[in-house]
Amino acid sequence: MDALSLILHGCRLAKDLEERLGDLANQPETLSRSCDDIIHMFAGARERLNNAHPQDPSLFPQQQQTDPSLQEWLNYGVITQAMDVIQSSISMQAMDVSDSGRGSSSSSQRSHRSSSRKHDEDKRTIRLPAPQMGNTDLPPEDNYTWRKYGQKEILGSKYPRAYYRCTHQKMYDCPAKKQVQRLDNDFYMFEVTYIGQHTCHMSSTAPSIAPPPAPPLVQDPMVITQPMVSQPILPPTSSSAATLGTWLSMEVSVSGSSSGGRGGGGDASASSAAGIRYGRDAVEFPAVADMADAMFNSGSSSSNSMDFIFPHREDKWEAGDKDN
DNA sequence: GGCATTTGACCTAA
DNA sequence: TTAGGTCAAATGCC
Repeated sequence: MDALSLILHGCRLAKDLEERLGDLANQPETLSRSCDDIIHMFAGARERLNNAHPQDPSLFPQQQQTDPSLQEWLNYGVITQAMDVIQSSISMQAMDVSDSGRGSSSSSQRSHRSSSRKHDEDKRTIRLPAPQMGNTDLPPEDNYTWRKYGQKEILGSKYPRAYYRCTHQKMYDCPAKKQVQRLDNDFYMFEVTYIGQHTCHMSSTAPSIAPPPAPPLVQDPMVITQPMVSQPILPPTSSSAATLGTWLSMEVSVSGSSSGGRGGGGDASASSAAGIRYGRDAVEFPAVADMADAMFNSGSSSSNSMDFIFPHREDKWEAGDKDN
């Protein structure tokens, strides 16, 4: 069985478990067995993935047939996030990453308006959980300072899309922009689209300590399996599949941080230091945490590729770049 | 006063 | 023609 099949099988088992969670609440042995099965699936998948070349097309077939309900669940889960990152990476590899001069958001040139709708725009879309504490209406921190310049109701979307550009756009002619929109079916998730690259930290007059790069082009399909950020275990408060998917994605970080906090990054100290926690209720949920731990805490010595989502914040504070 | 946000109007790619 | 993206005046906050 290939890695993807194992992952999908594991997802099915997890979904089954989710649906029966209420019934099995008083059956720890059964719960434990189910978790073991799921762990076994993901562990097997991880083993195969670790031994495979990242660009092995067999890992992620273009059209994997799955049942609709599972697919729907996956749409909001870690697998899809991984796919998003991978696809984004692939599409970016196909284009000239250098965007200097292109799509410059020079506000004085009206003829360039809406240029971001062009297909060749340097775009990367990721999904990020809303801050659990503080103002959950704010998009997640990403180490850059943004100025909101617009908000728009989007057809077919429940929530408006907010438009941000780099605070230093004028000062450093930085073309970076981002769009933030809540997911229709998950109020606690943002879809963040980054457009253009930051040039503000490259300017000779820019702050000497540059913030980490914007969510970069991820080359490693395993990126999603790396720890993201430390934070409390965040189980879903509802039984919706989408929520579980979201929560599972958050579990990545939990397991990562709890596994000895080895470096690499991911340390989420940043968010924690900033007094921000992502996700929802901080309730213990050990069984699935174990599962996620088995899924993502491989003990891999690779560096934390998820820094792009929750990068180190030390730089930021040191640079004193936070002016929001 | 300076800066950020809001919001209606405008522009333009699809 | 429509919907997404941006502008810019008004407003609010520090």
